[in-house]
Amino acid sequence: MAMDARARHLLKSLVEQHIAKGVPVGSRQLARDAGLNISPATVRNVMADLEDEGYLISPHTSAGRIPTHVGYRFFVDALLRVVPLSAESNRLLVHRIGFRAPDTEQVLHAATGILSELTHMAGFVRVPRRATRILRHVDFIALREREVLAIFVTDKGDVENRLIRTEHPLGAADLAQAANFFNATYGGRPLQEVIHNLQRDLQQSRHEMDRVLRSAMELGEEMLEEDQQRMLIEGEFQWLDQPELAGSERLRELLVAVRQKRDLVHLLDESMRGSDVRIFIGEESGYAPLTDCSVVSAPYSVDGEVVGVLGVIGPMRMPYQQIIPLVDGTAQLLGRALSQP
Amino acid sequence: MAMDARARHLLKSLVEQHIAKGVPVGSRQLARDAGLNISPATVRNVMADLEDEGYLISPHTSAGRIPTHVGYRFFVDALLRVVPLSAESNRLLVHRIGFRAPDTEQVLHAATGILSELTHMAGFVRVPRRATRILRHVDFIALREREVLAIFVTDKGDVENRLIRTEHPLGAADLAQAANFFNATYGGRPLQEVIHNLQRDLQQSRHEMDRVLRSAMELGEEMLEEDQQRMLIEGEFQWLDQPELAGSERLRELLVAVRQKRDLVHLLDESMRGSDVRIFIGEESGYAPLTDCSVVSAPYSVDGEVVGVLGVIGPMRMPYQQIIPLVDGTAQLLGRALSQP
DNA sequence: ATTGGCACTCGTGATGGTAGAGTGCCAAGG
DNA sequence: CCTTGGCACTCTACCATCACGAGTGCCAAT
Repeated sequence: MAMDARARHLLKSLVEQHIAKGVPVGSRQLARDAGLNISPATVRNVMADLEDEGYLISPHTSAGRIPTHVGYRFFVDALLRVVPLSAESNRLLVHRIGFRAPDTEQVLHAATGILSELTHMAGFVRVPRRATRILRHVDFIALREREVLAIFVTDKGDVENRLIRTEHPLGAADLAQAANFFNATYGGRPLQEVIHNLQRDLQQSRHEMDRVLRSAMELGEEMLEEDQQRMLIEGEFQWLDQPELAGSERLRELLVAVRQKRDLVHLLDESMRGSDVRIFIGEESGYAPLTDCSVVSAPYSVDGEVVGVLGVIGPMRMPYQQIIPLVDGTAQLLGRALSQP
Repeated sequence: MAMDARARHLLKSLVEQHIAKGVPVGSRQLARDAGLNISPATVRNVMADLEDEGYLISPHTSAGRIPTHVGYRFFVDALLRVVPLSAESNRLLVHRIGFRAPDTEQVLHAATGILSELTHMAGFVRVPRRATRILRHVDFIALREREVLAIFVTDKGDVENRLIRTEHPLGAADLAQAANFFNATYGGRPLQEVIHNLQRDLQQSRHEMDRVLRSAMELGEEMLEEDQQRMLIEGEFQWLDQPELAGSERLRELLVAVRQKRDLVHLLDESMRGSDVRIFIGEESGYAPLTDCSVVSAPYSVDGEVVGVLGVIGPMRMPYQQIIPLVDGTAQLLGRALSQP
């Protein structure tokens, strides 16, 4: 069952050629380009075995063969030798993502864009999760009669706000006092703890000001929940240029699914568990719209803690040798850019 | 030169049939469906005239005819009778956009989505501009050593923030004082005035705190400039289902152009001048990627003032009769939802 | 001015034929 | 037992051809 060295070599060569050319590979060409002194007939025998074992498939009787998702998987796990990031790409990455973050949102955006540009596929960045963030500052601002704007600031500089409607008008002094209380009691505490304690303390209270506090708590909860969903993605239109996707009727489903994000985010959160590049090939993701696609992702860490994941989505036939180091490098740089100087 | 009643009737009928069926309309069918007692030969004569005058064109010698952008323009201006919004659609609109705004961003998003869903085309909403907003509150928060987070709040509840790096550490007291000064001096003034005055006052100053203020001013400027760019758009993928766009090689360009937004935003700002629904048909927009598309847009007003514009982008062949009232109605509802209760 | 007739044009779809690529299998040879 | 050359077979892509249908433009008759 174990593949012998020659079969592996041929499989590697076949996958590489197919990635490069995009067409099925035949025995004659493979025999020529594999570098072994071997006749096409021999190659045919090997290929027939590889097909039986599920690594290859022929689109039709007399085309060459292309890798299945099993073939790609074996290629990626056992045969692939990643090439180091080209100086050119590296320069570009550093230039675009930089080492310093003027603004988190902008850096995330830049990373998404550069991933898409350099790979000619769709790039994505899961926004950093905030579960472990520290509450830095709270403000309550009387906007209009019976409208209060609550603003939360975390230690990482995230700002989130929410409009709260109250039943009775609240004076600026009341609000300032509430904010002071809030900051004194909860400032410097982790967001999760703040919410937990508030939830406990406000259980039965009915005071108007407590209603404001409770709404503020909901804002805090939303800050934690919201980023369950948030993900930047860019360059889906590149798929239109990729024949294996553009031709498929699935393209539309794929675009819709990616917009929805929900399941995708779930898949990516799984891949945040490790600390390495992860690759989902075709149906491996267990997510129907991605059947014809591969996802290459890498988690990124801020201040030593994994907070998000980024990567690219493209057709199964993608140049993994270059994509992997690129995704890896982008994750490193993004993490560094968002970390403490 | 003026078209006689019969020619107008035939043009109207032809455009309607082409919108409904999507294929070129021939003389036989037009003669039958137009309701006039007229032979195909007569219809051919009229059609030939209309073609000479630029209203129609044949894709090839022996297909029927389809409207040119000039034909659509005439149809829209002179022949079209808009149908009132269906009860069903109206109910849906009210339900989704509602009368009250829990959160501006969410309402804008809902409006974009509903436009796209109901029209099966791409929907867009230009975010409300802030030029006339009043500065309500400013905060400076020391985030880390030599990092200050500046937060601006306007009377409409917009919150914008920016990380400012300083050369020297600034104490919380200094920052509080600066914020107090800022709020006392500029609170309640229009954003534009604040920036203008700051720009004047800080011209030559070199104090560290003034540097913070200057950065804050830049944030204010960004608030005004940024929304020059901001626009929500959703449902571009619907274009894939529209044969006249999906087939075209221009689709990719269109998608990229729409992502870029820059020129599109410029076009839309033009259409904010009036207070009515505006329609750009094909090349009328003067924007190459939109050559095959029409844009139906309507400005929306908050508290009696036009602050933005929304609409849909789709192929020239779209059901204007229904699109126009839908876009109009959405604009009304969105304006109401964002206005003072 | 309108109409029927008619020749003409053009796209579409079906048909068939050919070339090229590639396969599977077999028998011969190391 | 593995490898190889040979060979018949299969399938696609491409092209040419053909008939059909839809539709036009023009003209002569009303």
